Amino acid sequence: MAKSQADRFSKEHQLLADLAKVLSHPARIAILEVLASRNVCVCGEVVAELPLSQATVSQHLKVLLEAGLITGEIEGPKSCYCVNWNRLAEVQSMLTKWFGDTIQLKLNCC
Amino acid sequence: MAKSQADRFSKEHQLLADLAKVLSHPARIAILEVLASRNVCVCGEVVAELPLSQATVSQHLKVLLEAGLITGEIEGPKSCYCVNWNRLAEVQSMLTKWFGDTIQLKLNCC
DNA sequence: TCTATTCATCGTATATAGACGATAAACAAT
DNA sequence: ATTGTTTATCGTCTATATACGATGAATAGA
Repeated sequence: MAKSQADRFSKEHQLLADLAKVLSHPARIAILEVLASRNVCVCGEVVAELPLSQATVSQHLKVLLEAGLITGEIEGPKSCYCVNWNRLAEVQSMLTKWFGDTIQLKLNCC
Repeated sequence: MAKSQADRFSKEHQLLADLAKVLSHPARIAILEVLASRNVCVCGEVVAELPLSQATVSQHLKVLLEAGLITGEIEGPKSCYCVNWNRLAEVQSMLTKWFGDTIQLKLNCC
């Protein structure tokens, strides 16, 4: 998408699409589940669970970080990542609201 | 992604990611809303509402079709598209379930 | 200080997505 | 039949996403 196309759509539509995009890769779904199921959140453990290289996992972690879905504390050699539960609930709420609002528009169409 | 990477992840993770990917573009969010808010569903009206060419809108419609989120009846020159309400509810349910299951794993992490 | 470990980032290569003009296909209406 | 309208698809170009080896940065421990 070119720069001039960045504001073709409403902020709300763009926001929703961006959220969906974060979840649009199985690796990121898997990473969220791994982090959610452990109280230890060291990066290396995530890498060990995934069929991807360390560099690739790190990239996916960055995407999740930038979306606020996880928090990360880079403590020297070891990085500790953790699910941002509040944000995750917020995203769930936004998606649920959109579905609810849209389905509510239901008319006898077609 | 190469072909050999198609089955790197579980079917469930892939399924969720695929669903999210369908919603990961503002045009498709907008199209769903347009279709949901009208009981007339002619393709041309969708094109008129979006800042995209007819060809591009048609591509997005195809993605939504393949995901089952809309139904389309190509009736000669005019195509009638319509939100597949059951499928939309199903997708909402799947996403909600994943969030619920994941959040339920919440531990005192980090 | 030196080494080993861990992880982010860079560089790069490939794949997919997105956009659109042009064209084809399918009719409706004359 | 011919014309006009509507929409799907093709071809192509560009942008973004994904993947990974290599490197650099940061630190713990010898």
